[in-house]
Amino acid sequence: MKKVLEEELIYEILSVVEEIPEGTVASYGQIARLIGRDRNARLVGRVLSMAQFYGNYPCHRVVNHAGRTAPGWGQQRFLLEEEGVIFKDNGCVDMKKCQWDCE
DNA sequence: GCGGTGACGGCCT
DNA sequence: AAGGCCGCCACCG
Repeated sequence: MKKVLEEELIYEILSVVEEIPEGTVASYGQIARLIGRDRNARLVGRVLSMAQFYGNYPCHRVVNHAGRTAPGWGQQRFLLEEEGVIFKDNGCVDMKKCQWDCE
């Protein structure tokens, strides 16, 4: 029953994403590490893409390690800016100030 | 079973 | 974290 494990993975990811405070962003690897799947960061991204279909989760607060927003989803930048997240001219988030401190 | 791809990460420049 | 390169893991044809 791997399907159950898959749903558990989704639940863990969504739980972490739900914990991300406003005006802050987290990287896929950050979340992946919190759920014990540090090598499966890509899977986190895949789940996040489906997360918006699963429910109203702040998946827009999740970016890659470069601070870049998801491709094919330009509105994400707008949503983050509205929450107070600083974006650089090249389209990267100011991680130094806005990266979520999950400690 | 194989090869290519990706909402990625880490190291190097 | 600004850009380039290689490596990992899971999914798809």
